[in-house]
Amino acid sequence: MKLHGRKAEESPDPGPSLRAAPFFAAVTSEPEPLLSPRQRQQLLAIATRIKLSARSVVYREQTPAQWVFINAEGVVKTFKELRSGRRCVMSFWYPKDVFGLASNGLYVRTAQAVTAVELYRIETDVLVETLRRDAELQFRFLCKVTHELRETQRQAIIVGRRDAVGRLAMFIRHLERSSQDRRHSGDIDIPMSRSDVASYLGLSLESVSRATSKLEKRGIITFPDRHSARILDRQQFERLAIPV
Amino acid sequence: MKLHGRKAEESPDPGPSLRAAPFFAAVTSEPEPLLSPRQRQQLLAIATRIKLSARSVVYREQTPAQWVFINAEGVVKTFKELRSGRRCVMSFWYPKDVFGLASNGLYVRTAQAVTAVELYRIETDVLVETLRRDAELQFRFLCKVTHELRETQRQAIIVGRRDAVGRLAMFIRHLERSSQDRRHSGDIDIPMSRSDVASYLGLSLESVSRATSKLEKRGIITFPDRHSARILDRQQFERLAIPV
DNA sequence: CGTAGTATTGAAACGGATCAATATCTGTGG
DNA sequence: CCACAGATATTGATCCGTTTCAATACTACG
Repeated sequence: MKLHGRKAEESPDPGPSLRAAPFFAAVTSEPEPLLSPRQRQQLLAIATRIKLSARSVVYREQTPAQWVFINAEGVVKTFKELRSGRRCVMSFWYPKDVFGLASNGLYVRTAQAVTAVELYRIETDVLVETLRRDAELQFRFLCKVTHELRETQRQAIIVGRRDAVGRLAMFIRHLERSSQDRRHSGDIDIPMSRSDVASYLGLSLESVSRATSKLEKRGIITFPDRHSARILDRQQFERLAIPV
Repeated sequence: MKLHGRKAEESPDPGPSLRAAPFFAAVTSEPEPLLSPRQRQQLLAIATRIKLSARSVVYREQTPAQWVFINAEGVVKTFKELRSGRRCVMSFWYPKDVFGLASNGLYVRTAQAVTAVELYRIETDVLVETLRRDAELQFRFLCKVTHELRETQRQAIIVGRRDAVGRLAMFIRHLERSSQDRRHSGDIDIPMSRSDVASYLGLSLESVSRATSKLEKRGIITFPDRHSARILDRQQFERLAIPV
């Protein structure tokens, strides 16, 4: 459901949370790798919660990485601007995702809000010091980054496919999963533009458009509007969405 | 240069080391994010050094992740086997790289030695416990994993290009960088097969072959043999190797 | 309600995949 | 050390799908 209203005023902010598959081992039997309430409070103490409207630039590539961000609400994209003007979208960040980790003190990509967003912002060096003092909290971050690593590898697999329809199917399946918490109807929310999808999948805008048409004509998916999708033929869909 | 001979007998093994770009901030002014001698000893204490011949399988996907590995010598690849028989090579691991981090206690890919290799092998749960106790050591791992994340993103960008020659150029430039330490001549070492290169780049074997031909015909690179390359026209090469 | 950005659809061309034939390399055993 | 066999790599010809260019339709926002 949409978090309607400013409940924040009534009940205090529980603080940032992270989402990740258990990292090293399920052996230690931790079904929940999320942050403990204490850890969330700990992060909250050093974080600032900010609101940005859609299309705001959170930071630009090659600028000093002052803050690390944890998404609380909405979707952010990070991309690399190529000289041809082409934008190469590297990732979409959902609630509970961490982004803005620097390399050599500089941001690597540009981050921009896709929808209106709410973010926790933490001074990079404050976070570093906190993590260095608290191994348990740091371990959550390690899990999270490892999780991101897998997601990125998965994306590399998607882009490795040559057929446009298959790539789009994989992307929609991915969307379906990452938005599972906030799905109201059976519809999958597609917060980003076709153009964003295209540059994430390494396709032209036209190819994405044609791929959606094909999925609709084959009766596999219907697109009630440009920002939502509903799967009609689950079996066919899954078959497409599995890497060849 | 090549670590010839069994020096290990004379001077004791200094232990595993990691390679990564500084993670959060250069602010803390650490030119060397590598492990300290003490940390290497610490890892050495819980690690076993093993030797494997070329083509040995280190582990298989979907099997319990008993160990984490740190590469000491040689090259390992990890790949995903698709049902069509196609192999999708996800990454190549060089000395100082960590691999074998599990998801839910299982390996995600299959790892296989490309050349003869020497690896440090650490029990997954022993490593986890060690990291949980030592925040400073864990921080090195966090840096390392973040570094891997960037590498993977970079690969996704490579695969996103549509021209075969450009992809190959980027790959060779990548090889040049990651093998900088152990380059003897000016030649770049290409330890893996053309077929491995192809499935890493998301191209057919034939396309890779044609791409090498083109690079040679244009006088940009010469391939003295199938496992080495020499850049003749640096300027043209760099122009190709930059993402469009 | 209009306008600028966004998306769809069509036609043509380019480039990589595939199929096929041949060449080269590698490692093994004579 | 050489010869052979299986794996690996190169090269050619054709096909198919994506890109590109272009024209039109839609949508969102002021």
